[in-house]
Amino acid sequence: MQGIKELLNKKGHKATPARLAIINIFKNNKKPISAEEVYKNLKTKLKNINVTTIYRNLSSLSSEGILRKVDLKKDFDLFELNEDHHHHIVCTDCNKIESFKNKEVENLLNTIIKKSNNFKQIKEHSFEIFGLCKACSK
Amino acid sequence: MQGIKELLNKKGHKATPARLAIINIFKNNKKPISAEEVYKNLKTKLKNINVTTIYRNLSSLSSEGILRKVDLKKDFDLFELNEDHHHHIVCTDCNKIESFKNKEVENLLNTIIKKSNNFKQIKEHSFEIFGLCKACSK
DNA sequence: TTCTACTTGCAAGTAATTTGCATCTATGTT
DNA sequence: AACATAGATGCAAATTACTTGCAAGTAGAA
Repeated sequence: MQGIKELLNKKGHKATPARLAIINIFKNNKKPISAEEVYKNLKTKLKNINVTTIYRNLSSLSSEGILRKVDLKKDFDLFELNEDHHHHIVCTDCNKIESFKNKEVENLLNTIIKKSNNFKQIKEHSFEIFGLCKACSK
Repeated sequence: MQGIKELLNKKGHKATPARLAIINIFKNNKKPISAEEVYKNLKTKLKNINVTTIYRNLSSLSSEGILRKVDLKKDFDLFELNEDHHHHIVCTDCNKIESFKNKEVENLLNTIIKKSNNFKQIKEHSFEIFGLCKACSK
Protein backbone atom coordinates (compact mmCIF):
# COMPACT_ATOMS: atom_id res chain seq x y z
CA MET A 1 0.00 0.00 0.00
CA GLN A 2 2.99 2.25 0.42
CA GLY A 3 3.83 2.31 -3.26
CA ILE A 4 0.27 3.12 -4.24
CA LYS A 5 0.18 6.33 -2.26
CA GLU A 6 3.37 7.55 -3.88
CA LEU A 7 2.20 6.48 -7.29
CA LEU A 8 -1.02 8.44 -6.86
CA ASN A 9 0.76 11.53 -5.58
CA LYS A 10 3.20 11.39 -8.45
CA LYS A 11 0.23 11.55 -10.81
CA GLY A 12 -1.17 14.54 -8.95
CA HIS A 13 -3.84 12.58 -7.15
CA LYS A 14 -4.52 12.35 -3.45
CA ALA A 15 -4.46 9.09 -1.59
CA THR A 16 -7.92 9.49 -0.10
CA PRO A 17 -9.56 6.74 1.96
CA ALA A 18 -12.11 6.12 -0.79
CA ARG A 19 -9.48 5.81 -3.48
CA LEU A 20 -7.26 3.52 -1.44
CA ALA A 21 -10.22 1.35 -0.50
CA ILE A 22 -11.24 1.05 -4.14
CA ILE A 23 -7.77 0.00 -5.21
CA ASN A 24 -7.75 -2.47 -2.36
CA ILE A 25 -10.94 -4.09 -3.54
CA PHE A 26 -9.37 -4.69 -6.92
CA LYS A 27 -6.21 -6.08 -5.33
CA ASN A 28 -8.34 -8.63 -3.53
CA ASN A 29 -10.61 -9.43 -6.44
CA LYS A 30 -9.26 -11.09 -9.52
CA LYS A 31 -12.41 -10.82 -11.61
CA PRO A 32 -13.74 -7.78 -13.48
CA ILE A 33 -16.34 -5.96 -11.38
CA SER A 34 -18.76 -3.11 -11.92
CA ALA A 35 -19.08 0.26 -10.21
CA GLU A 36 -22.16 -1.02 -8.43
CA GLU A 37 -20.29 -4.02 -7.06
CA VAL A 38 -17.48 -1.81 -5.82
CA TYR A 39 -20.09 0.39 -4.21
CA LYS A 40 -21.81 -2.49 -2.41
CA ASN A 41 -18.49 -3.70 -1.15
CA LEU A 42 -17.39 -0.27 0.05
CA LYS A 43 -20.63 0.68 1.80
CA THR A 44 -19.84 -1.73 4.61
CA LYS A 45 -16.43 -0.14 5.15
CA LEU A 46 -16.90 3.56 4.53
CA LYS A 47 -19.98 5.21 5.92
CA ASN A 48 -21.38 7.83 3.59
CA ILE A 49 -19.55 6.68 0.48
CA ASN A 50 -21.34 7.76 -2.68
CA VAL A 51 -21.58 5.97 -6.04
CA THR A 52 -20.46 9.12 -7.76
CA THR A 53 -17.14 8.83 -6.00
CA ILE A 54 -16.78 5.28 -7.26
CA TYR A 55 -17.54 6.30 -10.83
CA ARG A 56 -15.12 9.19 -10.69
CA ASN A 57 -12.35 7.04 -9.29
CA LEU A 58 -12.86 4.16 -11.66
CA SER A 59 -12.62 6.64 -14.46
CA SER A 60 -9.47 8.41 -13.26
CA LEU A 61 -7.73 5.21 -12.17
CA SER A 62 -8.42 3.80 -15.62
CA SER A 63 -7.02 6.74 -17.50
CA GLU A 64 -3.92 6.58 -15.30
CA GLY A 65 -3.52 2.93 -16.26
CA ILE A 66 -3.99 1.56 -12.76
CA LEU A 67 -7.30 -0.01 -13.73
CA ARG A 68 -8.54 -1.17 -17.11
CA LYS A 69 -12.04 -1.25 -18.48
CA VAL A 70 -13.14 -4.66 -19.75
CA ASP A 71 -15.82 -5.16 -22.39
CA LEU A 72 -17.85 -8.26 -21.67
CA LYS A 73 -21.09 -7.38 -23.44
CA LYS A 74 -22.83 -6.28 -20.26
CA ASP A 75 -24.92 -3.15 -20.10
CA PHE A 76 -22.57 -1.71 -17.52
CA ASP A 77 -18.82 -1.24 -17.44
CA LEU A 78 -16.47 -3.69 -15.76
CA PHE A 79 -13.04 -2.93 -14.39
CA GLU A 80 -10.03 -4.85 -13.19
CA LEU A 81 -6.45 -4.17 -12.14
CA ASN A 82 -4.33 -3.33 -15.15
CA GLU A 83 -1.65 -5.90 -14.32
CA ASP A 84 -0.34 -8.82 -16.38
CA HIS A 85 -2.30 -8.55 -19.59
CA HIS A 86 -4.87 -11.31 -20.04
CA HIS A 87 -8.22 -12.12 -21.62
CA HIS A 88 -11.46 -13.74 -20.49
CA ILE A 89 -13.84 -16.55 -21.30
CA VAL A 90 -17.32 -15.74 -20.06
CA CYS A 91 -20.27 -18.07 -19.60
CA THR A 92 -23.26 -16.41 -21.20
CA ASP A 93 -25.57 -18.36 -18.90
CA CYS A 94 -24.11 -18.12 -15.40
CA ASN A 95 -21.52 -15.36 -15.92
CA LYS A 96 -18.61 -17.46 -14.74
CA ILE A 97 -15.41 -15.75 -15.85
CA GLU A 98 -12.14 -17.55 -16.51
CA SER A 99 -8.96 -15.64 -17.33
CA PHE A 100 -6.28 -16.80 -19.70
CA LYS A 101 -3.06 -15.53 -21.18
CA ASN A 102 -1.81 -16.31 -24.64
CA LYS A 103 1.36 -15.05 -26.21
CA GLU A 104 0.19 -15.95 -29.70
CA VAL A 105 -2.12 -12.98 -29.57
CA GLU A 106 0.85 -10.65 -29.65
CA ASN A 107 2.26 -12.30 -32.74
CA LEU A 108 -1.12 -12.10 -34.36
CA LEU A 109 -1.34 -8.38 -33.68
CA ASN A 110 2.04 -7.86 -35.28
CA THR A 111 1.06 -9.81 -38.35
CA ILE A 112 -2.16 -7.89 -38.70
CA ILE A 113 -0.67 -4.45 -38.26
CA LYS A 114 2.01 -5.24 -40.83
CA LYS A 115 -0.65 -6.10 -43.38
CA SER A 116 -2.70 -3.00 -42.70
CA ASN A 117 -2.70 -0.16 -45.17
CA ASN A 118 -3.98 2.49 -42.83
CA PHE A 119 -2.58 1.60 -39.44
CA LYS A 120 0.89 1.08 -38.10
CA GLN A 121 0.51 1.60 -34.38
CA ILE A 122 -1.60 -0.45 -31.97
CA LYS A 123 -2.56 1.02 -28.63
CA GLU A 124 -4.81 -1.70 -27.29
CA HIS A 125 -7.02 -4.59 -28.27
CA SER A 126 -9.88 -6.66 -27.02
CA PHE A 127 -9.99 -10.41 -27.21
CA GLU A 128 -12.80 -11.96 -25.23
CA ILE A 129 -14.54 -15.28 -25.61
CA PHE A 130 -18.19 -16.05 -24.88
CA GLY A 131 -19.55 -19.54 -24.45
CA LEU A 132 -21.11 -21.96 -22.06
CA CYS A 133 -19.21 -23.33 -19.11
CA LYS A 134 -19.28 -27.06 -18.50
CA ALA A 135 -21.90 -26.74 -15.80
CA CYS A 136 -24.23 -24.76 -18.06
CA SER A 137 -23.76 -26.70 -21.28
CA LYS A 138 -25.40 -29.90 -20.02
CA MET B 1 -33.95 -8.14 -52.13
CA GLN B 2 -36.11 -11.10 -53.01
CA GLY B 3 -34.32 -13.50 -50.69
CA ILE B 4 -34.53 -11.16 -47.75
CA LYS B 5 -38.29 -11.05 -47.78
CA GLU B 6 -38.53 -14.82 -47.78
CA LEU B 7 -35.88 -15.09 -45.11
CA LEU B 8 -37.81 -12.70 -42.89
CA ASN B 9 -41.11 -14.47 -43.47
CA LYS B 10 -39.52 -17.79 -42.72
CA LYS B 11 -38.50 -16.41 -39.34
CA GLY B 12 -42.02 -15.21 -38.67
CA HIS B 13 -41.28 -11.57 -39.42
CA LYS B 14 -42.95 -9.26 -41.87
CA ALA B 15 -41.07 -7.56 -44.66
CA THR B 16 -42.16 -4.06 -43.73
CA PRO B 17 -40.84 -0.98 -45.55
CA ALA B 18 -38.91 0.07 -42.48
CA ARG B 19 -37.28 -3.29 -42.02
CA LEU B 20 -36.32 -3.63 -45.68
CA ALA B 21 -34.93 -0.10 -45.73
CA ILE B 22 -32.82 -0.82 -42.65
CA ILE B 23 -31.38 -3.97 -44.16
CA ASN B 24 -30.69 -2.03 -47.31
CA ILE B 25 -28.68 0.54 -45.46
CA PHE B 26 -26.45 -2.17 -44.07
CA LYS B 27 -26.06 -3.76 -47.51
CA ASN B 28 -24.75 -0.46 -48.80
CA ASN B 29 -22.59 0.35 -45.82
CA LYS B 30 -19.63 -1.80 -45.00
CA LYS B 31 -18.78 -0.17 -41.69
CA PRO B 32 -20.45 -0.70 -38.29
CA ILE B 33 -23.06 2.00 -37.66
CA SER B 34 -25.25 3.06 -34.77
CA ALA B 35 -29.03 3.22 -34.40
CA GLU B 36 -28.78 6.99 -34.62
CA GLU B 37 -26.91 6.81 -37.90
CA VAL B 38 -29.45 4.44 -39.34
CA TYR B 39 -32.15 6.82 -38.20
CA LYS B 40 -30.54 9.87 -39.83
CA ASN B 41 -30.16 7.95 -43.04
CA LEU B 42 -33.74 6.67 -43.02
CA LYS B 43 -35.39 9.97 -42.18
CA THR B 44 -34.75 11.21 -45.69
CA LYS B 45 -36.41 8.16 -47.20
CA LEU B 46 -39.30 7.28 -44.94
CA LYS B 47 -41.42 10.10 -43.63
CA ASN B 48 -42.52 9.52 -40.07
CA ILE B 49 -39.98 6.85 -39.23
CA ASN B 50 -39.29 6.64 -35.50
CA VAL B 51 -36.06 5.77 -33.68
CA THR B 52 -37.92 3.19 -31.66
CA THR B 53 -38.57 1.26 -34.83
CA ILE B 54 -34.87 1.33 -35.61
CA TYR B 55 -33.94 0.05 -32.16
CA ARG B 56 -36.52 -2.69 -32.30
CA ASN B 57 -35.39 -3.83 -35.72
CA LEU B 58 -31.69 -3.72 -34.96
CA SER B 59 -32.43 -5.87 -31.98
CA SER B 60 -34.58 -8.45 -33.76
CA LEU B 61 -32.36 -8.57 -36.85
CA SER B 62 -29.41 -9.21 -34.58
CA SER B 63 -31.01 -12.02 -32.68
CA GLU B 64 -31.97 -13.61 -35.99
CA GLY B 65 -28.35 -13.45 -37.07
CA ILE B 66 -28.93 -11.07 -39.96
CA LEU B 67 -27.07 -8.29 -38.18
CA ARG B 68 -24.38 -8.50 -35.54
CA LYS B 69 -23.57 -6.13 -32.71
CA VAL B 70 -19.99 -4.87 -32.68
CA ASP B 71 -18.19 -3.65 -29.56
CA LEU B 72 -15.86 -0.81 -30.39
CA LYS B 73 -15.68 0.92 -27.01
CA LYS B 74 -18.23 3.54 -27.93
CA ASP B 75 -21.00 4.55 -25.57
CA PHE B 76 -23.58 3.34 -28.05
CA ASP B 77 -24.05 0.07 -29.89
CA LEU B 78 -22.81 -0.49 -33.42
CA PHE B 79 -24.18 -2.98 -35.91
CA GLU B 80 -23.14 -4.47 -39.21
CA LEU B 81 -24.28 -7.21 -41.57
CA ASN B 82 -23.50 -10.61 -40.12
CA GLU B 83 -21.72 -11.83 -43.24
CA ASP B 84 -18.18 -13.15 -43.64
CA HIS B 85 -16.78 -13.02 -40.14
CA HIS B 86 -14.14 -10.33 -39.66
CA HIS B 87 -12.62 -7.98 -37.13
CA HIS B 88 -11.76 -4.28 -37.00
CA ILE B 89 -8.94 -1.88 -36.39
CA VAL B 90 -10.24 1.44 -35.14
CA CYS B 91 -8.45 4.77 -34.97
CA THR B 92 -9.06 6.19 -31.50
CA ASP B 93 -8.53 9.70 -32.86
CA CYS B 94 -10.53 9.96 -36.08
CA ASN B 95 -12.66 6.79 -35.82
CA LYS B 96 -11.48 5.38 -39.11
CA ILE B 97 -12.40 1.71 -39.23
CA GLU B 98 -10.55 -0.93 -41.21
CA SER B 99 -11.78 -4.50 -41.43
CA PHE B 100 -9.59 -7.56 -41.58
CA LYS B 101 -9.95 -11.31 -41.60
CA ASN B 102 -7.53 -13.73 -40.05
CA LYS B 103 -7.85 -17.48 -39.94
CA GLU B 104 -5.29 -17.78 -37.17
CA VAL B 105 -7.90 -16.49 -34.75
CA GLU B 106 -9.89 -19.69 -35.19
CA ASN B 107 -6.89 -21.84 -34.38
CA LEU B 108 -6.20 -19.72 -31.37
CA LEU B 109 -9.74 -20.19 -30.11
CA ASN B 110 -9.39 -23.94 -30.43
CA THR B 111 -6.13 -23.97 -28.54
CA ILE B 112 -7.57 -21.84 -25.78
CA ILE B 113 -10.75 -23.82 -25.32
CA LYS B 114 -8.75 -27.04 -25.17
CA LYS B 115 -6.67 -25.67 -22.33
CA SER B 116 -9.66 -24.40 -20.38
CA ASN B 117 -10.80 -26.23 -17.28
CA ASN B 118 -14.27 -24.78 -17.15
CA PHE B 119 -15.28 -24.26 -20.76
CA LYS B 120 -15.56 -26.51 -23.74
CA GLN B 121 -17.92 -24.68 -26.06
CA ILE B 122 -17.39 -21.29 -27.67
CA LYS B 123 -20.38 -19.36 -28.97
CA GLU B 124 -18.73 -16.13 -30.02
CA HIS B 125 -15.73 -13.93 -29.46
CA SER B 126 -14.55 -10.38 -29.85
CA PHE B 127 -11.23 -9.41 -31.32
CA GLU B 128 -10.89 -5.73 -32.04
CA ILE B 129 -7.82 -3.55 -32.31
CA PHE B 130 -7.52 0.10 -31.30
CA GLY B 131 -4.73 2.35 -32.44
CA LEU B 132 -3.84 5.42 -34.44
CA CYS B 133 -4.19 5.44 -38.19
CA LYS B 134 -1.30 6.75 -40.22
CA ALA B 135 -2.94 10.13 -40.72
CA CYS B 136 -3.48 10.58 -36.98
CA SER B 137 -0.16 9.24 -35.72
CA LYS B 138 1.96 12.02 -37.20
C1' DT C 1 -61.40 -9.90 -48.69
C1' DT C 2 -60.84 -11.01 -44.08
C1' DC C 3 -58.47 -12.30 -39.93
C1' DT C 4 -54.66 -12.11 -36.92
C1' DA C 5 -50.16 -11.73 -35.44
C1' DC C 6 -46.62 -8.89 -36.03
C1' DT C 7 -45.27 -3.68 -36.43
C1' DT C 8 -45.10 0.95 -35.76
C1' DG C 9 -45.35 5.77 -33.67
C1' DC C 10 -45.62 8.28 -29.75
C1' DA C 11 -44.98 9.19 -24.98
C1' DA C 12 -43.25 7.84 -20.88
C1' DG C 13 -39.95 5.04 -18.32
C1' DT C 14 -35.20 2.80 -17.25
C1' DA C 15 -30.63 2.40 -15.93
C1' DA C 16 -25.94 3.55 -16.06
C1' DT C 17 -23.06 7.24 -15.90
C1' DT C 18 -21.98 12.33 -15.68
C1' DT C 19 -22.11 17.11 -14.13
C1' DG C 20 -22.70 21.36 -11.12
C1' DC C 21 -21.77 23.10 -6.96
C1' DA C 22 -20.81 23.84 -2.21
C1' DT C 23 -18.07 21.72 1.21
C1' DC C 24 -14.13 19.10 2.66
C1' DT C 25 -9.35 17.26 2.99
C1' DA C 26 -4.73 15.42 1.62
C1' DT C 27 -0.38 17.32 0.81
C1' DG C 28 3.36 20.71 0.02
C1' DT C 29 4.90 24.81 2.19
C1' DT C 30 5.73 27.73 5.66
C1' DA D 1 2.19 22.13 13.79
C1' DA D 2 -0.82 25.45 11.26
C1' DC D 3 -1.93 27.16 6.38
C1' DA D 4 -3.14 27.43 1.75
C1' DT D 5 -4.90 25.22 -2.15
C1' DA D 6 -5.56 21.91 -5.75
C1' DG D 7 -7.88 18.06 -5.94
C1' DA D 8 -11.99 15.10 -3.72
C1' DT D 9 -16.39 14.15 -2.17
C1' DG D 10 -21.60 14.02 -1.42
C1' DC D 11 -25.85 15.13 -3.03
C1' DA D 12 -29.17 16.28 -6.41
C1' DA D 13 -30.19 17.02 -10.94
C1' DA D 14 -29.07 16.13 -15.76
C1' DT D 15 -27.70 13.20 -19.71
C1' DT D 16 -27.92 9.58 -22.91
C1' DA D 17 -28.84 5.35 -25.02
C1' DC D 18 -32.17 2.35 -25.05
C1' DT D 19 -36.76 0.02 -23.65
C1' DT D 20 -41.67 -0.49 -22.72
C1' DG D 21 -46.87 0.18 -22.90
C1' DC D 22 -50.45 0.88 -25.67
C1' DA D 23 -53.56 1.98 -29.36
C1' DA D 24 -53.69 2.00 -34.23
C1' DG D 25 -51.77 0.19 -38.69
C1' DT D 26 -50.35 -3.45 -42.04
C1' DA D 27 -48.22 -7.66 -44.17
C1' DG D 28 -49.34 -12.19 -45.32
C1' DA D 29 -51.88 -16.66 -44.85
C1' DA D 30 -56.35 -18.54 -45.77
